[in-house]
Amino acid sequence: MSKIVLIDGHSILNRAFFGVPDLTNSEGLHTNAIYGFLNILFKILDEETPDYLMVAFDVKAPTFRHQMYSEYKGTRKPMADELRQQVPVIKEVLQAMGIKIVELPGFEADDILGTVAKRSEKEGMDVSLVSGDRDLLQIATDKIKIRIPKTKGGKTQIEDYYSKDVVEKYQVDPITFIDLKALMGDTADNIPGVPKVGEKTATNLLVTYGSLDDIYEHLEEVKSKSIHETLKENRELAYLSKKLATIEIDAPVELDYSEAKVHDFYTDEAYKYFKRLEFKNMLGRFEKGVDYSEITGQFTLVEDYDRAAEVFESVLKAKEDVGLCVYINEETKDELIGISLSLNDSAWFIKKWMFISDDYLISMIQKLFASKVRINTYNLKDILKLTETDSVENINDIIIGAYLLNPLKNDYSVNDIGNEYLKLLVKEKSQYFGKDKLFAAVDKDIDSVCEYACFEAFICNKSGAIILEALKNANMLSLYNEIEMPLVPVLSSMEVEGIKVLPDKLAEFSEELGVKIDEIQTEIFKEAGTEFNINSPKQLGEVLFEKMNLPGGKKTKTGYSTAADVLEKLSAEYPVVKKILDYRAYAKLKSTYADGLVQYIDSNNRIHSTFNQTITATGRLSSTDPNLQNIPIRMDLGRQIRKVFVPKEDCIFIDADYSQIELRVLASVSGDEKLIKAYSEHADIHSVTASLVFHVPFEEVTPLLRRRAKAVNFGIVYGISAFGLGEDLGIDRKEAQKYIEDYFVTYPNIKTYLDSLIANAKEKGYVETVYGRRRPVPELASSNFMQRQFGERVAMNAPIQGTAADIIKIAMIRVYNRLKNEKLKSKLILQIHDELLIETYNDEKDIVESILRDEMINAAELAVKMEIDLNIGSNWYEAK
DNA sequence: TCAATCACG
DNA sequence: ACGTACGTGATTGAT
Repeated sequence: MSKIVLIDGHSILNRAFFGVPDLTNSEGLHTNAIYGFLNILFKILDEETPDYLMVAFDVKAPTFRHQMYSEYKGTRKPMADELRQQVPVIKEVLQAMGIKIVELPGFEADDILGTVAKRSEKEGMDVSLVSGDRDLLQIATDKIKIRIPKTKGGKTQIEDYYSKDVVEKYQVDPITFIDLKALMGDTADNIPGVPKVGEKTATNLLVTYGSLDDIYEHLEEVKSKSIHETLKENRELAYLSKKLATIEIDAPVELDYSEAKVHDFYTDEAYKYFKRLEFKNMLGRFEKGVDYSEITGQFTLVEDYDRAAEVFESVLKAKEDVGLCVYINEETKDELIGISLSLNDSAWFIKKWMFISDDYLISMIQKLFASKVRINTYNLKDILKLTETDSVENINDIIIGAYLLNPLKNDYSVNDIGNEYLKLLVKEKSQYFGKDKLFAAVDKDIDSVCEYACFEAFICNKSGAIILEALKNANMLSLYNEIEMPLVPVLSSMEVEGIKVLPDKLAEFSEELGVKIDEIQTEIFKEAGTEFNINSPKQLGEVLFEKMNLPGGKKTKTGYSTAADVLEKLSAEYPVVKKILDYRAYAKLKSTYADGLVQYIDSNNRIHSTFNQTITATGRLSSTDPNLQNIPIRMDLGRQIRKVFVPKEDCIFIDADYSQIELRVLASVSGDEKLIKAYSEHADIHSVTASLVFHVPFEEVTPLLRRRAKAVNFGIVYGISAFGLGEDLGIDRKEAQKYIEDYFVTYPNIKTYLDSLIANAKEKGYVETVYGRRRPVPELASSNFMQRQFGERVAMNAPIQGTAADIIKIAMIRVYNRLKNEKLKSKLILQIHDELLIETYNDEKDIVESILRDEMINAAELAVKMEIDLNIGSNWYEAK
C-alpha cells in the first residue's frame, strides 16, 4: 500500500517560528522558522518513508470564507515580520528540493489538505497529515493520521491522531470535533459574540446530545440557565462559526500524483540553499553516507554465554581498533544492561543475561583495557567507575576528542559525533524507544536496543581514528593525550569519592533560615502594605515601582528590573528594599543550598557531584547535580554553609588555591616586564597597578585606589570594556576609558598582546591556550557590531582563562598520581577552578601538603612563578 | 521551557 | 547609534 504525507506549510512554519529560538545567518536573514520546518520535515520523512509528499500553503487572495462572512480575517493571527520574511524562502528551498507545493486561490491550506487527504484515502492510500492546527483533526479516520508536531527547545515530538485517538482525547468523533470547535468559538476569534462555552461544557453538551444540531433540538433540556441563554442568543453565530470551521473536502484541486512522488530531494540546488542558510548540521544529508542497510546486517544480539565468550576472544586478539559502549541501568545506577562491541564493520550487543553477569562483563572490559588493543569508547569516566581501573593508555574517548575539536557545541552525543565525523545519520534514541529508558526498553524491544547499541559502538570505533587525526592536525594531540585523557580517571575518582556532609547541621541551617525568612517576609508585607510573592520579580517590581512609587524605571524586556544592583541603590533610602535584599539572600541560601543539597546525600552522608569535562568554551570544568563549585563564600552568612562539608573520620581537609592564576598567566604570556617583575618581588599586584596607573607613590595608594586598580585588572582578564569597568566601579564611561588607557600606557606589552590575540583570532578563526587548546571565535566574522565586540572580548579572555584551566588540570593529574603512586589513602575530592580540596588522613597531613605545594606550583613553567594559599581545617569553612 | 536572579571562579 | 564586562549551574515564577 502506498503512503502520502501532506504538510500544512503555514501552520508548521508558524509552529517552528515560535518553537525555535531566534536564528540569523550571516546575511542577517532570520532562519529559525525555516530551520524548524525542515527539522520537522526530515523527521517525518525519516520516520514515514512515504511514496508521495505535498506541502500546502495559503494564498493571500480572499477565500470562500470571506464571502460567507465579510468580516472574516482568516483563522490565523497576523504574522510577525521576522516570520513573514521566511515564507518565500522556505518555498524556494522546497522548490529547490523538488517538493510539490500546492496553493489554491480562494481556499486555505486546510481545504487543500482536507481534499487531498480524502481523495488519497479513496485511492487506497495511507495518509499522514502534518499540521500545527488542531482544526485538521476533523479529517482523521482510521486511514488518515493527523500528526501534530511540537517543538520544544529544539526537540520535536509528534502527537498522532487517528479517529480513535481523537475520540480518546476529546470524547467526540472527528466530525463532531467541528461542533466542539464551533461551540468553543476558538476557530473564529474574529467574530464578535460567538457563544463561547468552555471546553468542558462543550464536550459535555456534545457527549450528551450528539451534535450541534442535536443540542439545539434539545435546547430546552439544557439545565444551566447561563449556558441555555448563551446558546439561545447566539444560535446563528454558532452555525456560522461551524461553517467557517468546517474544512472543505471537495476543493477544486488539480491532483497529479506523479508531481508529488518522493525522490532524492538532496539536489545540488538545494545544497546551495542549505549552505547559504547555514544549516550546517543538515548538510550531512547531502553527502553520500555509509550504507545503512549494509551495516545493520552485521549487528548481532548476543544473549548466550558461549557466544559472548567467542566475541570477547575475537576482539581481544584484534589487530584493529575495537569500539566499546557500556550501558548502565538508569535507575539503579550500578547495574549493567549490557555492552556493545564493534570490530571493523561488525558489532555485537552483549546483553546482561543469565551467565553473562555484571561481574563477567566488567572483568571482560578490564581485560580489554589491559590488552594491547586500542579501544574507542564513549564516556570513559563512567566506565572507569565500574572497572575501577585508572590506566587510560590505548583508550580513546570520542566525547573528549570531539569536545577539544569544537568546545562550543552543546551536543556531543554518539549520534552527533557520527553525524559530524562519519556523515552517518542514524535514528535518535527517542526514535527507537520514545521516552523509555534503556533498562525498560531492553525487555520491550531488544532488537532495537541491539541496533541502537551496536550503532554506538560502531560510531565510536569508526570515528575514533578520524578524531585522533583531526586532533593531530590541530596540534592538540598532546593536550588530548597528556591532559584531557589522563584527567578522566581523576574526575572519575573524585565523583566516586564525593564529599561528606552533616545532614543534621544542614537541616538546622534550613530551619534557622526558614524562621528568618518568615520574619523578614512579615516585615516586608507590613511595610509594603500588601502581601505578594517576593520571589516573583514581576510582582515585586509592581509593588516597588508602581504601588510604592519608588524611583527606578524599566530595565528588562518583561518589566522592571529588581536585580540586586538596582535595589542596592535604593536600599539606603528605603529600608524595605534592604529587607528585600536580605530576604533574597536568605531565600537563596535556603532553597539552593540548605534544602537543595539534601536530595544528593547518599547513605554514607556523602554527596557525589558530577564534574563535566566537555561543557565550557574555555576548557574549565563544570560541576552539576549538585554544583559544588558555587558554594557561598563571599558573604559570611552564606559561608557558614561550608561548615556542613566535613572530612570523614581520621581526616582533615587541606585546601589549596592558586593565587591570582589568571593575572600571572597574563603577565607571563604577554611578557610584560613590569608585571613579571612585580610578581617576582611578591608585591601586592593591585597596589602596584594602582601606583603605576594613578601615578601615586606606592605608599600612598589608598584602599579606594587599590580597589579600582583591582577592578581594572579583572577587567583586563575579561576582555576590557569601558562600559563594563564603569558599571563595576560606579564611575562614568569616560573615566573608565581613561583608566584603561592609562593601564595600557603602564603595561604596553599587555596592550600589544591583547591586540595580537584579536588579530590572530580574526585571521585564524580561533584563539588558543599555551597548551594548544582552541576556542573558535565565529562572532568576529559577524556583521553585527555587538557580536563582533563580544568576539573580541572572548578572544582576549579565552587564552587566559583557558591556560589557567589547563594548568590546574595538569596539577590535578600530578597530585592524583602522586597520591596513588605513594600509596596514600588521602583523596582529591573537589576542584573549584583554581582550588583543590583533599580529604587528608591525619597521618598523611605533611606529605599531602608538600605534594599539593610541589605539584600545583610546578604544574606550569611560566615566566611568572605560581603561588598557592594553603589552609587546613576540620570543615570546608575553616579550610578556606 | 524561558527569563530573571544570584551563587561561585 | 548600537548596548556590553569572562566562564559556569540551580531555583523560581510565569507562560
